[in-house]
Amino acid sequence: MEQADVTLYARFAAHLDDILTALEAEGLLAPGIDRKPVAVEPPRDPSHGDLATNAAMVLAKKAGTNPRALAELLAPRLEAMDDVVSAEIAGPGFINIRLDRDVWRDELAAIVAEGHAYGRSTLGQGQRVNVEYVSANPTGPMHMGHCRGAVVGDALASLLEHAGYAVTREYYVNDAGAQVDVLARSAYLRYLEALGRQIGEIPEGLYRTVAAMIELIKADLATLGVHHDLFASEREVQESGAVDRAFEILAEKGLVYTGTLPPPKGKPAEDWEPSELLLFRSTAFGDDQDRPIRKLDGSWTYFAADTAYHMQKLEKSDELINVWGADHTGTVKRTQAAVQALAGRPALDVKLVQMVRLLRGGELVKMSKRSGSFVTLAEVVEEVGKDVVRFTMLTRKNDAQMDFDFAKVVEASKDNPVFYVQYAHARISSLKRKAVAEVPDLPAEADLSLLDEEELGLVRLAAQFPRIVDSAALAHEPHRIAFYLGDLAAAFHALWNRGNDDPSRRFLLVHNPLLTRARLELASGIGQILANGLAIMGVAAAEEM
RNA sequence: GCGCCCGUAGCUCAGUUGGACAGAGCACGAGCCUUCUAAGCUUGGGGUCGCAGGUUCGAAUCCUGCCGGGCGCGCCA
Repeated sequence: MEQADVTLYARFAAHLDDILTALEAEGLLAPGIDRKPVAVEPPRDPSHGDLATNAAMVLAKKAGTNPRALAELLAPRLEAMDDVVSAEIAGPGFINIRLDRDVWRDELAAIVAEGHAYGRSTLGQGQRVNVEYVSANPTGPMHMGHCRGAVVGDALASLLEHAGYAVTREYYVNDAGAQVDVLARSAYLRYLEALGRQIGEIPEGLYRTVAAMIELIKADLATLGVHHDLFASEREVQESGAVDRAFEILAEKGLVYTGTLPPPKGKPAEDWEPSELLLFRSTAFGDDQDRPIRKLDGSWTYFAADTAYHMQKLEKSDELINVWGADHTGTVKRTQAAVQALAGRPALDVKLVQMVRLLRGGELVKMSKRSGSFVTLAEVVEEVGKDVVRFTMLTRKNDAQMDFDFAKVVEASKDNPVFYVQYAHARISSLKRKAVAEVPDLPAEADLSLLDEEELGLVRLAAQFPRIVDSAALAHEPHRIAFYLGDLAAAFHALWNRGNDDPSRRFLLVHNPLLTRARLELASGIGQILANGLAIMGVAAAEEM
């Protein structure tokens, strides 16, 4: 696996760490202070410089001094570093660092040299993460309700891979239980009829029906570019004896008992009767109620099988992530409780994706399962394209409600981030083609000293990409990539538009091959970041539009 | 009744896990362009970050309590 070099920010953080160690050795700083909160970041306001650190503010209290005094100790040593032009104390104790311009020129060169590896990191250190997503019941083709989870899960998995985790993409097939059999059978037959196909011989039994449904689902997901490594079967989990094993473990920990649950709350329960059940003590981990393991008829509950399934995942992974629909809100705590009980630590994060409302020119598209008038995933992908669906699904936080308007998402305008980002990449691709074709004597090497302050500002934004990837991966929030790409595209377009008023600011200057070459390098670097970010999202980087 | 999520500009939403005067797009105001560097550009106005306390050098961000929305709450999956 290719890995990017240590980022600019990490490099300076390491230098800063050395300085702190030296101060300790010299007796100027109390030893043993936790340095975790120390950060080296780009300042919000670019006029403050290239880098800023909060070290003085964060450490002052424990060092028994005030931020200002500590900053005055640090600043001269930071200023003595290579590449540092100045280190000034500002505000409550920030240290603002200005770097030699060559740092950014070198960073641009690094972006171009590392290519698609730029932005990859070793943050995950090969830790094994299991991402479970989609996991729709195999009762019919994918509809739009499943779409967002599919994209969020897939992009999250890809994001974690870029950040150095070993990722497994998994789909949990709910193929156990009599009801699923009935549902699957009827839904499958109806689907075949709807397609006008000959039904022929009726599929025999649960297994074949479910298998056929899964093939349909895989095909639907493939149109979105979504592929799983593993399809785990609930039926197999139950038949393998994993459920017994899981609850033997939990019983040994004293977390299983026989008891009676209180009546359900919220709505009046006419048919409710108290009964003795085998229960899991999920309240020990923050759930509001203990959860049944066996039904009255002695069979396992869904929760019991799910617990065993998570145990299986834990055997192969260090961390688990489930991407679920918001209608599963109520089951999050019990599942996390089971995982914590089995793993000995909270190892499950659940991302709940909110509903997507389908609109067409502002009008709500009505969907009703009963009338069979739901909009399928395949239909939407066919109408607007895979890239538009994927990008749009990542323009909101997963837990925020979203509108998907067929008219707006295909609009070719600045309001549409999908278009705006792809257009930036296409524009750069077009520029590269034209430069080669139209500018004579284009040098092979770019002289980046020709880039001015404004152009280097764009590099500075591009150089934040590795940080964005890491922070998005840590937060399990792939949408951050989409927002960042929107910002980068906007900055690039703005610079490009300078050429409208001032032709000397254009990227392509037929009579100035040297400057054209330098600006071409800048554009290539931006294009590379856009491509790398889009790759995480699973969206094609358009060469032309 | 309980749990989870949310409340940021007129609208739709970001906000780098506690940082420096709270951001973007739309809409609104004012200029510019009519350009094969095309599907506009530049530039303004606009916010008690739901309310009230608390934690500390510092809070939209963390804690508590309210107000107001959404979702979910049986051995269903």
